Parts: sequence; structure tokens; C-alpha cells
Amino acid sequence: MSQSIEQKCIAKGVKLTEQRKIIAKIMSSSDDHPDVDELYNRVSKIDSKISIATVYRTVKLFEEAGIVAKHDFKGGKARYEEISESHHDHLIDIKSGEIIEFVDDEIEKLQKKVADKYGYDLVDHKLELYGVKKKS
Amino acid sequence: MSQSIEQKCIAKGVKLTEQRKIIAKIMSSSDDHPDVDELYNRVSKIDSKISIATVYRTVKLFEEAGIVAKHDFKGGKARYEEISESHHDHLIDIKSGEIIEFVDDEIEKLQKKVADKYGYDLVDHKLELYGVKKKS
DNA sequence: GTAGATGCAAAGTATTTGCGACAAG
DNA sequence: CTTGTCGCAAATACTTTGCATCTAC
Repeated sequence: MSQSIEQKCIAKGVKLTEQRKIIAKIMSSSDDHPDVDELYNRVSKIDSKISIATVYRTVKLFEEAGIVAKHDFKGGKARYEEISESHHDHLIDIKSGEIIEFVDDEIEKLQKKVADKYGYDLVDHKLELYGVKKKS
Repeated sequence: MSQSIEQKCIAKGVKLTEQRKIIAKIMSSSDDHPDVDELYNRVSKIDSKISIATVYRTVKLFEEAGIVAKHDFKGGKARYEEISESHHDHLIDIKSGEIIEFVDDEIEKLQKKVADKYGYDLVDHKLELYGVKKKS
């Protein structure tokens, strides 16, 4: 964790309001992948007057500024996490809902190669693995 | 195309109604990835009395029966395609929306390996590449 | 001081569901 | 016949927005 969301906002010229600071702090200190509802719950404990509309507006703003990442895992609701310097993908336990982050350079390389093969420059990608714990 | 959706329904014991037959036929003959609205449009041309609720119910039913696949690409709406014997992933042109299907055995293998490394059996996975055409 | 942010409630989308009428096996 | 499906409209879930008020810079 080299730079807080708050610092990133300053770096990107995003105006920092009291509400945004609180949401930023919550997201920085969350190491799971909360949806907007969950974020709203956590934020409400600090300032109960923040409206859910503000949470929606703020995560969208942060996403557009490239500060947080939005995921559409199964389940309908969008979920967010802070973008860290190291890119990673997700392995999701379909029983417990637990999410494991992983990196595999080789897969990354192969993805670029595939895009290249079809004449594309890779802009973004999404890799989600869904699994069940092995009964060892 | 070895087996039509209709045949798969029979094989899986899914009751075939007039509406389902029409939806099945449309999906079998679509080689793009239509959302429910688009499916409803196409279906309406054949039988304008079919309601969109039936389309929703039917794609869900087919999905649960493992006959069609649901994708949540960017854009909010769920999109569907018939499951063919050959698994594939998607490369999406973020400018035009065009979708290219591809297979890469090596990536598939690596995914299993990753899941394995964390003690999981891979049940499902999702790989989407988003790219822009190279100006060659 | 001014542009932009917030809170609230109302409006949008996408999807699901209750219910009486109806059709498949 | 009987169970499950259909069409319709109402309901739900998630997210966005208009507007008057307020706040960061």
C-alpha cells in the first residue's frame, strides 16, 4: 500500500469532500470486495448522514479516475476494490463466496498473445475462476 | 452444431412448449450473443404474443439446464449464447462491440494449475479480453 | 464567490413474480 | 386430469438523476 486513495485523488485533481474522504478511507482499509450496499453500511457507521446516492456517485467517480476497480461477479451487484500497483485476478469459492486474489504472469502474457493474434491491442481483461475446495 | 437446443431439452427432460420451441430455434440460429431484449425482438417476429417474461423465464431455465450460457459483459444487460461442445472465451472490441470467440488450450491448462495451487477444483471460469483494433 | 457536491425522493433499467387462464403429457 | 407454463401487470433490485441546498477551494 504505497499511496492512499485520498492521495490518489489529490494526484488526479479529484475534489476531496468530507464524504469522499470517509468513503476513500473505508475502501482503503477494506481488503475484501464490498458492494455498494456494504460500503454504505460501513460508511454509515462513521457518518450516518451520508446518502447511498453519494456512495454510488463516489465509487463511479473513483472508478472513472482509475482509482478503484469495479467487478461484476455472479450475484448481480457490482463490487469494488482499490486498485493496487500489482494487477491480480480472482478465484472465487462458489460455496463460501470467499475470494482469493492471484497473479499469473504466464496467463497475462498469453492473453496479450491471443489479442495480438486477432489484431487487437489489449486494453482490459477479466479473468475469474470459480472453484470448490478439494477434499484433500 | 451436433444437437439442437430442442433436442437437448428432450434429453434433459425439459418440457417443450410452443414458446420454448420458438425461443430455442432463435437461439440456435443466432451466432451472436443477444441480450433478452434482442431475443424478445427476434422472437416477436415469429410470434408477437410471446411475452418478455417468458423469454426471461426460458433463458433462465435453459441456463439452469446447462443448455445456454449467460454472460455479464460490460453494459449491464445479461447476454446469452448456446453452449457448444467446444468451450471458448471472448475477445470484445470495445469500440464496435464486436465479439470474437477464441480458444487457448494453454490458458485453460494454466487456469487449472492456478486453482490447484490454491487447493481448489475448477468448476467454472470466465475470461474476457477487451481490446481495440490495432492500426496496422 | 462559484463551480461542483450532497441529500432526498423520484425516476430509470433489468429482471422477477403473483395470479388466473391455458396447454402439455 | 393435473402439473406446470403463459401473459399480464405489479413488484423488486440495483443504480441514476433533478433539484434545492450546501461546501471546498
